[in-house]
Amino acid sequence: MDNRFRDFIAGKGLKATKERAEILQEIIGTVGHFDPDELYFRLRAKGSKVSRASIYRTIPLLIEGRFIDEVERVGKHAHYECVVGGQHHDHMICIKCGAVLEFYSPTLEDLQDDLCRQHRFSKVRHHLEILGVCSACDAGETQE
Amino acid sequence: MDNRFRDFIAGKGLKATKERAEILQEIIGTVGHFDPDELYFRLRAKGSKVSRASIYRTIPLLIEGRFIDEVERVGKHAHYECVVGGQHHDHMICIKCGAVLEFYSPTLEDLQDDLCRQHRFSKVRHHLEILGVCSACDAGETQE
DNA sequence: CTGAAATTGAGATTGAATCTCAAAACGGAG
DNA sequence: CTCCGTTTTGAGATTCAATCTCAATTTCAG
Repeated sequence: MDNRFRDFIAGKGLKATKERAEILQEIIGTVGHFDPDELYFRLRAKGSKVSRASIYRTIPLLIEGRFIDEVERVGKHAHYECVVGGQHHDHMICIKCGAVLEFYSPTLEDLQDDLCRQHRFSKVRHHLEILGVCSACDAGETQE
Repeated sequence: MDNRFRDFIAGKGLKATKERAEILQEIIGTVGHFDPDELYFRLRAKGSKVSRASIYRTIPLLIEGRFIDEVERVGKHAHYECVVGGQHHDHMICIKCGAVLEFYSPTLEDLQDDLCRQHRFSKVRHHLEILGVCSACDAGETQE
């Protein structure tokens, strides 16, 4: 694992620092969800000298390298949309240009209802955001 | 629409104020997404005297009444989880007790891939959070 | 080793969201 | 309509996660 991390870091032309290793190590030893501050206190309690800044700086790296997943936060702050006179839909958001594609799939809705039934969970609402690259940016990409 | 709003407000034993009406009116006239601050400036520009506090206080009401949907923000701040040595999964989150149920559905994943293909969108990752009431809280509910 | 470049920590800063509380608005009773 | 208890509001203060700043430190290619 540490190897995969070192490869990833090296592959990006970055440096393998003690702090980055400590942070990843602590995360690997974490069962379940965590937030950056928790992580900070956990590390400090173990005698590490890492700063919050390093944790906040390392997290995006670990996401990019597929070591961790974001569970909750999607955007920077809250966004809403009017529902009146419109149909429910989900979103595809381009990570290059920020474009938002709205889509609706009855099959997807039904499937979610099924899954909730299986887990005896009363669905109230849901949020599905698919992040990726839109066709326009994808086209631009290959030309560079 | 205004009627539905007045009914909703009255049904909750709250008061139908000018501010609440202005906020909803502006939202209904809004195409696409918005954030609370945008809304604030839009209203002030039109001569309204609403404060940010009222907007932030009204938004949860409008969500509850199904007038608007939250598009981005899910929780209060960022949460993550380790992906190494684990399988991708999505979450059902109980709005009563905060319990997090993890689930995985290959069918759901495939369906998302299909939808992305249809929209010529290169999926990188996704977030699906189903909010509702877990079986434990649902059981407790009926006893009260 | 050496030195250029990247990274770090402490503390300052930002900014969305929330809180405080006196003043104003709402709405049921008369 | 008026009165009056209750709710709601606005301005500004506050909170706190997240980001930024910058001098000191660390990494690593040569």
